[in-house]
Amino acid sequence: MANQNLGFHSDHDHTGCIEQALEGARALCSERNLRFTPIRELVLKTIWQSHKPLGAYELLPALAEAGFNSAPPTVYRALDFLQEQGLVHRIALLNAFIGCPHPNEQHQGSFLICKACNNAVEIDTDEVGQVINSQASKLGFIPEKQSIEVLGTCPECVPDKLS
Amino acid sequence: MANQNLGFHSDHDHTGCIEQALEGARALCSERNLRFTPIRELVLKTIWQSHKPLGAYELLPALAEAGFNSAPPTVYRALDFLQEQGLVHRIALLNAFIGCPHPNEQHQGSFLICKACNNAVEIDTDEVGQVINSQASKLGFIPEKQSIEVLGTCPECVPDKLS
DNA sequence: TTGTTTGTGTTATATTGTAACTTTAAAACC
DNA sequence: GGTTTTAAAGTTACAATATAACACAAACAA
Ligand SMILES: [Zn+2]
Ligand SMILES: [Zn+2]
Ligand SMILES: [Zn+2]
Ligand SMILES: [Zn+2]
Repeated sequence: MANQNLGFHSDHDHTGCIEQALEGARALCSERNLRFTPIRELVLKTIWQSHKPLGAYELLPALAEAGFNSAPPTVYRALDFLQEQGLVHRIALLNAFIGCPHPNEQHQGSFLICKACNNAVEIDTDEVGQVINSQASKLGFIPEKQSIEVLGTCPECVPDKLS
Repeated sequence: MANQNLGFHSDHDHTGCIEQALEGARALCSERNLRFTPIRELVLKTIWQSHKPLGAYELLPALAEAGFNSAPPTVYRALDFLQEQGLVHRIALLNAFIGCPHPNEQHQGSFLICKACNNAVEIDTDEVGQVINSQASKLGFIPEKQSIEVLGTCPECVPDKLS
């Protein structure tokens, strides 16, 4: 489960990247006695292939090509499953889904999202997350799910400055 | 601009609350030489009346009653304006809009959202926001807009525990 | 007052997400 | 193995959210 938190730099063995994610998902489902069905696998694979946040409807063609039913409920069910198992995160600001590089570690998905290239990278916000949660608790609020998303420009898309 | 950050406790003079928000908006627009048109005012007023996150389509009836055109573009235009001026925030997790209690202070809108009563209160996340931003900058990412939203249960909706 | 900008009216449509019911396939049980 | 039960997928229809595009009108600037 190494080499998957590559930030915005896209020069990596992406084929291995995908296969690694799928292998991890297989193991995770097996461990939890869950069915990693062909549709679920195909949806996860398609998400990882793009390596960018993908809208639900962008997943439908892949299902159609593979001969599956490709109506919205099919893909949303698969996405629900994958989200519940922490294999993908939903990015609220984009209405889109992205694969999680470390689904075994308990966490919320926090993202830096580039407006220019539409890439998103997951960042660790455990510390600030805890601060926010304790702040919430002080108000008597019981936090359950946290969403931290930052829109901006990634290093690949920053116009090189003088100097 | 006091007494507006009341957390989840709803026992306050809400009429004054609304009028205060409208008065602030008038002042703000006047200061910035912007037109606080009847439609914009009505949308903001309706949002404050609910005092809960409100979907765009929930604003249409109020426009209709007041004799305005009540097609979606009308309300989305008003919402765009109000958002740009910081008078309302959009809550991505809910696809909903809520009035900002302190539109003059530069900030992002961060929210605690109760799943039970659907209330949302804005919290101050300047400190954690800065931590996140500096973390982003270290990765070469230039942050522009930040979204922090926490789903959970508010104190009014927590079933009283034994003891 | 003439042109320009900004806001609104209007129609149509795009995008995202669910409800509800049927059919199929897998698992559990005997 | 055959039966019951449960979970997943197929299918149809639709709800909810958001935007494109163009016409019109009011406000503003010259
Ligand atoms: Zn993750
Ligand atoms: Zn980029
Ligand atoms: Zn605010
Ligand atoms: Zn509540």
